[in-house]
Amino acid sequence: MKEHLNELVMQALLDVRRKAAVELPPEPAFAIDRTKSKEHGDFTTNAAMVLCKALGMKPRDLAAQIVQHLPPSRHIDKVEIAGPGFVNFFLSRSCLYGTLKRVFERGVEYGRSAPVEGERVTVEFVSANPTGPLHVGHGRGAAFGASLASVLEACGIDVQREYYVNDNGRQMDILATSVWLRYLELAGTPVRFPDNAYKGEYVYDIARALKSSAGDRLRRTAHEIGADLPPDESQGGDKEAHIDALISRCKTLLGESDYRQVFDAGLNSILDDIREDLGQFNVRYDTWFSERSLETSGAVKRAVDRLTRLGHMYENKGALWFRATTFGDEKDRVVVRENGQPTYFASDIAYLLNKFERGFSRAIYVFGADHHGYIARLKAAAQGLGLDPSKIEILLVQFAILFRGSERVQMSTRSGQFVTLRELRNEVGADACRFFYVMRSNDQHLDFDLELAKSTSRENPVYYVQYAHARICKVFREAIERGLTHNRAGGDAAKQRLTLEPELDLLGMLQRYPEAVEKAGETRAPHMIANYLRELAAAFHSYYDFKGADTRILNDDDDLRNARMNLALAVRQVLANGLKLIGVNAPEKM
RNA sequence: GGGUCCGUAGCUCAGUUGGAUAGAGCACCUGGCUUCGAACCAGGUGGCCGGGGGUUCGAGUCCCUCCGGGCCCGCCA
Repeated sequence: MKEHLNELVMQALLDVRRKAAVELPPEPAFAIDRTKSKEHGDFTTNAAMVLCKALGMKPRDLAAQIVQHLPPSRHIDKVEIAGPGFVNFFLSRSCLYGTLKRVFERGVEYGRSAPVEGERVTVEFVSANPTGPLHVGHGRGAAFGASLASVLEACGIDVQREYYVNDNGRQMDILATSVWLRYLELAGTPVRFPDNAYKGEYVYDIARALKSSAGDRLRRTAHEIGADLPPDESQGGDKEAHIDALISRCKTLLGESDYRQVFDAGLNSILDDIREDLGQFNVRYDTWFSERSLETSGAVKRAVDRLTRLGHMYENKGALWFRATTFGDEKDRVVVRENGQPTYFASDIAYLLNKFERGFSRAIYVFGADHHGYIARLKAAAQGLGLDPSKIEILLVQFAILFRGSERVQMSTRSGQFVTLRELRNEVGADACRFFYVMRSNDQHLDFDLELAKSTSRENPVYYVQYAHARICKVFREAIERGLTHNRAGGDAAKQRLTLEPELDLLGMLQRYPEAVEKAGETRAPHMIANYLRELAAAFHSYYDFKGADTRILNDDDDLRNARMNLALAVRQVLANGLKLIGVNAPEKM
């Protein structure tokens, strides 16, 4: 519709230009927008106000000229000039009724756009280190990333959902060491547990599994392990030095193959857990990308070589630096440490390059707000590699703060006192979680009220939307029970019987759905889908309880009933389609 | 100190990339179930869009500045 109106206005402008013999900017930048208020029709354009200066006319005069030259269209009932020079379009009823047909023809596809040629996007989200279970902060990234990916897909974009698995770093070595120490404890050889190691209960679970698969083969004496280690923090030393020494002791004592077994036991166990957790959260990935593979395949070296070749690397104090400041970052960044170990940033660069080598035209990253420092760094890396930085988008998700009623739930990673995503899901349910996480703009802090999310009351927006869907399903069950038939073709033939204001409002809402999806995709704002669904549900509830006239769907008048059942069915379809985008179920009963 | 996100009704937040009279939910007040599910609906109260300056036909939205808050600023991961 927007495109249609755009064309009409364009035609009118060209006509005006010809008649008045005036110049027109090569690409006149006027907008076609939905109106806020019904008094102003359905769509409006600001063309007259934007272009009046260039044409040397008064805005209202130009508006009149545009209206006069507007080609006729069967979709438009009326055109008005209002305010300072808006041209308002009132759509015809038949245009509204046409929406029903489109919804039925497209079904689950309604709201989805045709494939966009040449746009392949990777959306990377969550990518939490596999050193422990996901917590509620990751939950928001998961809900946002998964919803965004679905919305983009609905916009016709070829989307890959990726989880970057940090299976290669020091943190993972700390996990492996933690697992081994717990294993030894279970095997009857308790060894002092470092301050900096992973203390969670889940480490014991992994150690138990390891013990049943490896038996006593990985046992070593406490003396072998503890000999000549630098003191830990609580022993008056440096915790980092202590744990690093312990890691290398662990590697030496176990040998490469056994160390790898312990390491993989931790990695695989936690990764499986994360996979299951996200799966139950209705979040699925196309690719679980191993960081280690970047190193073993030589991708890291190739990326660094490329930066070196292009003259963006230098050596200082034995380390290799990327000259990020050339590209607007606040400081240069170490890529290879003095000890020869590449930093995580080295892998990040390699992964970035890898994404474009795999043929993606755009890379979207979803990060927690605490990682905002990475934006400049990654964009600088992109430029250094010779990539177009505008093809790298980094979207930040602000923190979620849990409330139980008005009480704030305290969390700190340090003390291990964090609420896991699984606990949250178990308490409030996946649907409510997904909806709550995604109903606010990603760059807005989120107050997540557990009591509200759990409540099955009117205050809870999830149930409000789901209830609209269940209500419609109930009407259709009721129809069967009463022996009332639904004839879709009959309803289609009688669609002009839908003349009540709340019915026309609903049709308007249905017509707007594809626009909402498109807007949400363009602005990377899946919360718009949640808002749209609330509005659609509100329009339906309002219709259902309408007091001004008899609006019962299951009417004795066959034509009217069929028409209204069609309308209800279309609403149900769109509710289901929208909920699907944000990963929330559309229940038939509640 | 530098960077970044934010500040809109008592509370939590929308606001269609600069449009017309700033909206919704909760809370509070009033009303609605013998007919499709009241997990619902209808109506009402409630605002210096943090302050100030600028850009223009037009600013909650863009720019500058100040005030207030969250987060970040390692050869950490």
